[in-house]
Amino acid sequence: MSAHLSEQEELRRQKLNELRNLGIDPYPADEFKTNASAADIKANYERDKLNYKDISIAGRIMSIRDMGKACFAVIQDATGRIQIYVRKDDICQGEDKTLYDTVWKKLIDIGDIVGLQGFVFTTKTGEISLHVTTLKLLSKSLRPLPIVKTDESGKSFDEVSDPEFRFRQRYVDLIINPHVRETFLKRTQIINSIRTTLNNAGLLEVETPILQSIPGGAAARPFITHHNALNIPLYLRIANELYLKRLIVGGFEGVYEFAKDFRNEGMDRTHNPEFTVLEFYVAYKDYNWMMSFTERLLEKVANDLYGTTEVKIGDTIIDFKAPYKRISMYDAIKEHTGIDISSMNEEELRGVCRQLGIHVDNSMGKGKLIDEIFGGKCEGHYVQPTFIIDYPVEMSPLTKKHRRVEGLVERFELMVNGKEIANAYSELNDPIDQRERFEDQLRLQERGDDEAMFIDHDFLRALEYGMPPTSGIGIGIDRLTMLLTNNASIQEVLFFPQMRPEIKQMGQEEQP
RNA sequence: GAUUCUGUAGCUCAGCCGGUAGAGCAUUACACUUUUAAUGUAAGGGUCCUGGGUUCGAGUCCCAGCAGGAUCACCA
Repeated sequence: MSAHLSEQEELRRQKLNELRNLGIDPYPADEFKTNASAADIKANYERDKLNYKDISIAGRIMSIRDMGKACFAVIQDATGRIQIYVRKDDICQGEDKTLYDTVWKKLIDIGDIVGLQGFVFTTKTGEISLHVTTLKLLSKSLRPLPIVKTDESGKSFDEVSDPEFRFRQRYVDLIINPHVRETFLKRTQIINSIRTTLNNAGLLEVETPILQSIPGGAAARPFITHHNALNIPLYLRIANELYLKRLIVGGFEGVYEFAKDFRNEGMDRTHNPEFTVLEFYVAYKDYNWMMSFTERLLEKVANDLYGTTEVKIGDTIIDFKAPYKRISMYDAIKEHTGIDISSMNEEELRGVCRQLGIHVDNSMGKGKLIDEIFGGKCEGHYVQPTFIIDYPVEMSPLTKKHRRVEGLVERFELMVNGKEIANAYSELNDPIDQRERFEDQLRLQERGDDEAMFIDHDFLRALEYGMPPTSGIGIGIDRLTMLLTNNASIQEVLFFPQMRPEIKQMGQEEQP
């Protein structure tokens, strides 16, 4: 087993044995009680010194500065880092100096997790620190932790930046890169903020099936699996839309779900095979109401996160303050191409695409062609939050037809920083219209569009019982988090982004 | 899937025209009882991603593969 351990790993295993020989359990079972945290001490010690005389904290050793008979070290807990001061004569009050000379100085390493008791003080150089009086090893680390050093100005040295290392061993990334931890704390704050808003609005948080026999509610290639007992294929959901609408039929007037969806498609810096979408549906509302609700929702998220509606993303500042600009899709295309496509047929649209240098193929219907023009020529221009409204009916099979304009539906997408982050409708609740739209999808499928929607007969049955007029929306939580944390890659906002498995290396390493 | 870049010590990276592998941090030893990228002295540590090929000789050149990044394609 030792053949492929590094020198440092061997050494730490030896230390493990030496600890046991001294009667010290490197992995003790008993609870270690703490009464403070790094952030708490730093924030409150100065104005409440009396309460920091008998402190117990626990955390991971991040660095050690050995001064001989005294040491400074930095401990990291869930709230941050704090310096500790370990002095030989304080942790070894009697004759026996083993705890300091052997255990602390030789057997404990950077990366080990320790429990500490002591009193808080301020050093000569002004750093609030814990003067340690008792020390207990809580967990021995057997792998050397990559060391990232940071100077006073916050500049870091030898930061571990290799994406493969960081994503495969996210646990290490989280330990050594504080900004990574920060991103994930913000992700949770974003979700909490939204959840609070939705709860306050009286919506009900629900859970709907992830395993579906008909992968509906969106157009995408699904992951397929097999249920043994029922002997049927099942699909991981690509959306939960049709289930949430069934609940509206069932009489709930507002429902939401933070849903993991799965799509068996390409991966890049904005796509991961599993991702999180918030969908919510509110009865008796339309897409105009939904736009107003959405802009207030996002304004509040930005405020909760940063105390302002202005968020810096790359070099630009995006202002989430409501209201947002609204522009119809036809007007958006006219604005950026100079072409009015509002009355064009499929052939004319195909001509426009060729003229604009947009790739087309025969499986594309009218709706798809318009979407290609918008995606290719317009989408990127909408940096500040903008609602693109009134989409062609062909590309929106679950959306109610526009109340005034023939050929359009009541749909909007919210564009921010040139990317779509939300998609919403006045929901189609006419069961006969819905059946015809599904049948149109079937025809697209026959024409070669492998992402056209399947017909869900049970969903149609539900609509036939009657669904109140409803507006619904899907918000991409990963992309929203990317925006609000200024991250360009979806991998930076997912703890464990999908990676090709590292079969060979693990097979060898895990042998012993 | 296409193009392109990258893969060397635990980590970050050098390595020239092909000639027995280098630095900083980390590690080990010694010194130092308020340091903070602590410091000083010394030492150890390598499957140069994998497999072929060319060559007297390959980390370096060629081919294939693996893994990752970027761009594009795909993904309403």
